[in-house]
Amino acid sequence: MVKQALSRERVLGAAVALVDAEGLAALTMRRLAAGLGVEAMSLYYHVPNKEALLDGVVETVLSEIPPTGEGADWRETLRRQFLAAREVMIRHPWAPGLLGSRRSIPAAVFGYYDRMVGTMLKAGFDHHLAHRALHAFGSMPLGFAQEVFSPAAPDAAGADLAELAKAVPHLTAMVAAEVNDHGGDTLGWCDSQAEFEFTLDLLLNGLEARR
Amino acid sequence: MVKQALSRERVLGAAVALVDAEGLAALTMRRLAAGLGVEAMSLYYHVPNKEALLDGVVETVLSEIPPTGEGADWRETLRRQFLAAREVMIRHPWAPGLLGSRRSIPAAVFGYYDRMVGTMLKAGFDHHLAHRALHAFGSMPLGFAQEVFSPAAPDAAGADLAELAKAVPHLTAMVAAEVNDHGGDTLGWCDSQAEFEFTLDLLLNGLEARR
DNA sequence: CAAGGTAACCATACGATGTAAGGTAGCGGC
DNA sequence: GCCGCTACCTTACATCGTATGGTTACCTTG
Repeated sequence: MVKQALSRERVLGAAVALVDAEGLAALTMRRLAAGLGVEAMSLYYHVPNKEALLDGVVETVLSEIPPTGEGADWRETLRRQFLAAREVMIRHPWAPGLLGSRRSIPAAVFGYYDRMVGTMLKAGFDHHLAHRALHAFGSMPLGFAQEVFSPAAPDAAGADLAELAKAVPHLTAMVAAEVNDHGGDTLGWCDSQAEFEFTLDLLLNGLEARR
Repeated sequence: MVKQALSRERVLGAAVALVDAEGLAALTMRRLAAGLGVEAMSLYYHVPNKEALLDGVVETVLSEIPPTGEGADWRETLRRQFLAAREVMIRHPWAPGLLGSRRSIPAAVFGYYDRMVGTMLKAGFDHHLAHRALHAFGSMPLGFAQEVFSPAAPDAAGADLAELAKAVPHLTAMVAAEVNDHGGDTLGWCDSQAEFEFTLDLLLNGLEARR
């Protein structure tokens, strides 16, 4: 089997695969090159530097988001698109963090946002409200919402738990109530798909009211 | 002048000051130590490693957020608190990015969120809605919203601008309309304070309707 | 077919970073 | 008078991104 020639696409593809498999920290020029059966410096023929590599990785992931068709109304149109983006982000859980850390986003995304604005204008938004809507959506068009902290540590010894209940009574009560509703599923008490859609609809309906 | 002894607080304070002055990338153990008139390895007596240092920096910044009193209703109470947090984040523009990249957040923040939940429960929320509200707010309790891309590049030559208008007509029209409203202030056309408050009220009012 | 250019890859090396390992100076307590 | 502890330092190492300068292999051109 002849060794396949390198290319920007092959480098970026291998980078995405590497990060999927071993995490962002594992993406070094040497390791990426080794995975491609090549030396580190060879990568620089296809990518100017590591920053550009990361930009390319972001670009590659974003390009996985498929365009979705029009829905019954503007809300349905945007909703579908955001949920399609979300599926991509679930496949690459590291992507939101990487994307957030990047200084610039790929040019193709501007076209994506342009279509969003177009959808809203057609639905009767003025430019001002469309602008505010973009800000309000935040990162949801790209399929994720800022999660400030993960579901927290659920396992604690009895004593620690009692202490925790003293310190943050409302939070512990809330978690207990939610866990109860979910049939004792401690791990999945945060159904982030449901949370995502709830927040999304909250925003969509709030904007509809101001249209 | 006698050299002041090191301490965790002095180290963290110097770290925050260094990042404020020269950016996150400038925060290395050696540079931080040099600023304190000390060798790099001395820092490890007060901080276990760099990750912990960064955690401490986050903790320090978050501790700058003052507690705010109760408002006329639950919305006003939360609103005040979020806006107070926002002032801190404006003082340390690098903090949102750092906070987002951290794996864990300081324990003190749990108390903060607990008070938020308490406020909502007192206003008649059930645990489920309070939980969803926490998710919907995202990073706003900590004073910032996920900004996916900065206001974009406003300066382009005539030819490029025409080309841009072809590629993303709705976006360019939107920017043009907004700039016009703001009296031609190209730089400040994105009033992020106003956007923050708009989104915040959108969420607060949407939740009020479901209370 | 020979000559030369160019695209693609490699070997070596440098400075920077986080940090492990092992000093060493000063000081309080027995 | 010695012990041990705290707080600092020296040295050294692995790993990182990447500058510099080869070395092939192929394609064009005469």
